[in-house]
Amino acid sequence: MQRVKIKELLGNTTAMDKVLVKGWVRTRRDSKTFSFMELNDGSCLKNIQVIADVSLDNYAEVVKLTTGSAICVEGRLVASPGKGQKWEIHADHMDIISMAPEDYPLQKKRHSDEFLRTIAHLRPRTNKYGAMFRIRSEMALAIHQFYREKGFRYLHAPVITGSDCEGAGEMFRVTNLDLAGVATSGKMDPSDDFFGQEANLTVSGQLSAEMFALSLGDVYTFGPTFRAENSNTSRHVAEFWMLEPEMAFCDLDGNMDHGEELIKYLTRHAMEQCEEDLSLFTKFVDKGLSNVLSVLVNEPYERITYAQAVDILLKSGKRFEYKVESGIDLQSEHERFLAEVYFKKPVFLTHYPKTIKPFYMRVNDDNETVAAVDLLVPRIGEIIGGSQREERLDVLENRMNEMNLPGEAYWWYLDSRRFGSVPHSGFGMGFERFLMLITGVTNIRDVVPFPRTPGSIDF
RNA sequence: UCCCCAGUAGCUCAGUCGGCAGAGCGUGUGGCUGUUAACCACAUUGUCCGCGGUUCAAAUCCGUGCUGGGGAGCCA
Repeated sequence: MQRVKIKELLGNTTAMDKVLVKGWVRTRRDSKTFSFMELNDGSCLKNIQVIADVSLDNYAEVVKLTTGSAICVEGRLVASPGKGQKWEIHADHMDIISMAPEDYPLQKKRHSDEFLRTIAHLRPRTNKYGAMFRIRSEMALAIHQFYREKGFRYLHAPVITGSDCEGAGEMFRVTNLDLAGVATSGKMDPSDDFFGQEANLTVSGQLSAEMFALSLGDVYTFGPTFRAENSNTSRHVAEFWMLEPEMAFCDLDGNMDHGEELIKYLTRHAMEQCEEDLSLFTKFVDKGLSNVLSVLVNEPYERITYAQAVDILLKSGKRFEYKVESGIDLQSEHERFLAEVYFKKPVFLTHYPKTIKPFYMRVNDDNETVAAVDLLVPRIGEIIGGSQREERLDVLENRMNEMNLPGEAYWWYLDSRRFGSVPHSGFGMGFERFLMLITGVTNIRDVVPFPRTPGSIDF
């Protein structure tokens, strides 16, 4: 007989004479002549109640089943007379696949997120993390679905890169040199290394994506990204996933339109396809989450310039720990004030001073600002960072000179501006930060299966 | 990396002025019950984070290290 998943059984409209389910016991309660157990197989948040009758030949074993044990149940799906569930299974036969000993760390009670992080290999067996990672899976799929519907192509940008100056922060070095030998000799020659030069893990697929946007039109990359920064916050991990769309013939406004459409699409998808899992978060993680989601989907996002933002902050009358000053990058408290307090919804900030932004962003006519765009959202801060790219070769080369970047290393990048250059735009969206946004989870370590942070790479 | 807070039973935490190590939950045993975070009774569990110091005496005070959390910087 074929195993049926619990998600499917719970959605049944009629009783069934014979079903086969397999899963893990979440909890068990004994009655005089039978035992109730909650069975979960990971297919959905809900458990199915299984009733084992004393007449089962292995009933003596069944009543010893502990939380975490794995069983296989053959029985009848019947309407439940008890409160709290529509269906239950009356077991005709029960195989114990494996018993979990009494030191199984997950108890049938609430555990702290901090404790569950220390058992990251077991936490997906809890309601909250099971729901979290089903949502994560569904959102990854939704990204591909969104882009397929829009005619974008999915680009696999390289994870190992030769560029050591992409400007997005500290990189992880990739090498197969004998480091012990290097240490004793005190000499290290990158030309002896695997690639004949320095290599690092990627901090962004953007430059690759630009090349393909200027070929396939609209593309996106979606994959792991690495930052070796020693940042210990609830919003940073060393390995995370980033979505980076890149669009030819697209200006800054088109870029913002796209970002807004993306977030609305993904959020709506989560509300429709992950309703049950999401309900756990609206109930137990963030009581105001329904409202957050509704704003994300229904409200038009605010669009202001950096100068207007500075103006709002200065006129707010609020005392900030860091002084607001034109020409200086906004601090976390400023970003949060704008999105959380002032607008109470996502807000695009554009036209940043060129002095605080990277070389590839398009210089505006004022020659002071660039066509950058950040999307700030309540609680998280920056969730999208992007720009219209500088497509004019001479302007780009001037900028690189100003910033002391070696043109030779970027010969191929500059080639794209030499041969059929067109206006184009793109951005990066932190996938984990998006998951935090729609679930209300406040620590990024809790939306990553096995998080990597400074000093921590267990599992 | 900087600032702040914490570390006591498997988990969550209390522990007063420095004077015998505690509770709830879990787990085990028994009872009860179409139960559902079941309930009732009894039992069980300690490197009080490590190292050093002060003291007749340290979970408690001091120093230091480690780990975790919150915030900041950097960013997605």
